[in-house]
Formats: sequence, structure tokens, C-alpha cells
Amino acid sequence: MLENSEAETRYQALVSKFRAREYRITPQRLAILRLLAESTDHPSAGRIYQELCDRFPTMSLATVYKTLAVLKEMGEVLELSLGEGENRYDGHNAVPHPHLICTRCGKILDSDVVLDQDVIATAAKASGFKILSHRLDLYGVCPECQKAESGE
Amino acid sequence: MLENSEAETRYQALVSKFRAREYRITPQRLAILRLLAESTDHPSAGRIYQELCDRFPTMSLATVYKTLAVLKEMGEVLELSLGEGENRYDGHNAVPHPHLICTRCGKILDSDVVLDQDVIATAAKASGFKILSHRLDLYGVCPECQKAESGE
DNA sequence: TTAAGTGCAAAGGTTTTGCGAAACT
DNA sequence: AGTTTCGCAAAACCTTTGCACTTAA
Repeated sequence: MLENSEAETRYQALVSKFRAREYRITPQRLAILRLLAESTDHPSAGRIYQELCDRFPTMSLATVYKTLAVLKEMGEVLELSLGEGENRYDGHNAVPHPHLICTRCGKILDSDVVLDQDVIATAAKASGFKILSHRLDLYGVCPECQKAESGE
Repeated sequence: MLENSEAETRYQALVSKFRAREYRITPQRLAILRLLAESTDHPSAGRIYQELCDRFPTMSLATVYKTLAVLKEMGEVLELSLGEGENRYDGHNAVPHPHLICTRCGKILDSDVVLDQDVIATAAKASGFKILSHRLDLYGVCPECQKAESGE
């Protein structure tokens, strides 16, 4: 695999943040951080576990969840609770951004559209809430599933 | 309680839709529909169950979940999976609209800000997705919890 | 060396399901 | 009367936790 410098940078940043907080750098954690940095498909805890099992025969699901909990607490991973099946995780980019979710195949893509800050400011003013974060999910059918459907 | 015509209208609409689909009209379902039509606080299944237990000593949580499943399938209730604790349900207004979620007390308010359709159209065009629905959650601290915090 | 992390298995909480009894149409 | 629905209990499912063992610092 050629170097993916974006993923590499993200990986190094995550490792640095672990070090800065004096969390211990274990092989398991490094593997999870690397996978999260490289993934753009928003894997679930189970998926992360599966992928790492080959390389780490002793990897456990508990360790995956515990590491994800640390990352959540650090604000370095977005947890997407979809209401069906497992939660999905975005550690590639922890800054809130919209997600495109295919209701047929479960695929999740990042969207680069920008949510108008006016929307948030207006809502904050009208409600008195101090808004700290947000989440925008767009549900629909991905191009592949559209093709599969029309072909049937 | 004075008549709340908005809630009453919504209740009648839900009952009509059950009839139209030839789903049976049972006292349990009527009670759940009424509660959903009247609620603006996005109750969980457990909450709905509790509230109705007094009036229906034999009400069961399974029936609440089964009725919610029917409503979901009909597209008459929004299910909000928050990732912690129970899912919350909005049957008062099933048209997608933003929610303000207090991360301190769990309160959920409807927001009447409108999500710019351009955002959705742009995301659809860029990704090739056929977008059918969306969800915008704004997380923050509600006025009451802000007050409680500053008072401490 | 020692405090933190791992990994197994068990517990926890929410939601779904199977099935006999009840009840809507 | 014939299905659908109810409601109990059990199962399913995802996630968290307790604890003895291991390991990073």
C-alpha cells in the first residue's frame, strides 16, 4: 500500500494525544488508532475487532470498546448511534460533519457540505440553549443500491 | 384539561391511518396514540409504558414497542436513537425537524429552524445519493441546566 | 516496580420474539 | 368465527464491568 499521508498524519496525531494524556501506548491501542485513522467507512466496534483479530489473535472486543471509550472522552472519535445494529465510529475526522447513510446497505459516507452556522445560531437564540455540538444525518439510497434496485 | 385541538387533530389523524390500513383499534393502541399525539417531550418506550400503566393496569412494554414498530413502519413516528439509554419517540410531528438535546438533563425540544434545502440538494448531487429523510440534532445545555450550573 | 491495560466471562440494559390467551372486526 | 393483538417471559443484542493476569513506563 502506498503511503496515505492524510491517514498517517491522523494516526500520528492520535498517538501524540495519547502520549500527552499519559495513556499507555499498547500494541492493541496502536492497531485500533491506525485502523480508525485509515478508515473512511465508519466501522462498528465489531468490525474493528474482526479486522484486527487476524493480526492480533488475542485482541478482544472489550479492548476495542474500552479504547473507543477513551477516544470518545478525548473527543477524538464521533460515535454514530443509528438505532439499528451496532454504533459506528468516525475516528478519521472527529469534527462534526454531515453523514450520508444508505438505508439499504448501511454504508456511511462523509459529506463535505457545510451546515449553515445561521441555522445553529438561530436555534440557539430561539431556545436559549448553549449549543456545543451537532449532528446531521442524511438518509437515502446510495448510487450502488439505486442501480441494484433499477436492475431488478 | 382544556381541549388541545392540535393534539386532538393529530390523534384523530393517527386513528384514521390505523383504520385505513385495517390495523385493529384496541384500547391499548388508542392510549398510546393519544399519548404520542399529546406529548411534546419525546418520551421513551419505558416512559410511555409508565404513564399508561396507571390507566391500563395490564399494559405491557411489549405492546408499547410493538405499537411503536407499527408507527415507524407507517412513517408516523420519528425514532431518536441517542446512543445512551432508551430511544425517544416523536409522534407529535413525524415530519423531520431539528431537535435540541440537553446533554445534562436529557431534555429534548423541537426546534422550528428550517434546514436549508440547498444543503440537502448539494449533498445529494455531490454524492449521487437519493436522499429521503434527514435528522439534525443540536446538542447543548438547556437554559434550566445553565442556570443550575451557574448557581452552583 | 507498579499502576494501567488486557481479555475473558459475566452482568446490564434495551428491544425483540414466541406463544397461549384475549379481543377486535 | 377467524385473525389480529395482547402480555408475559424468554431470548437476542450491544455494550459495559469485574477481576486476575500481563505489560508499558
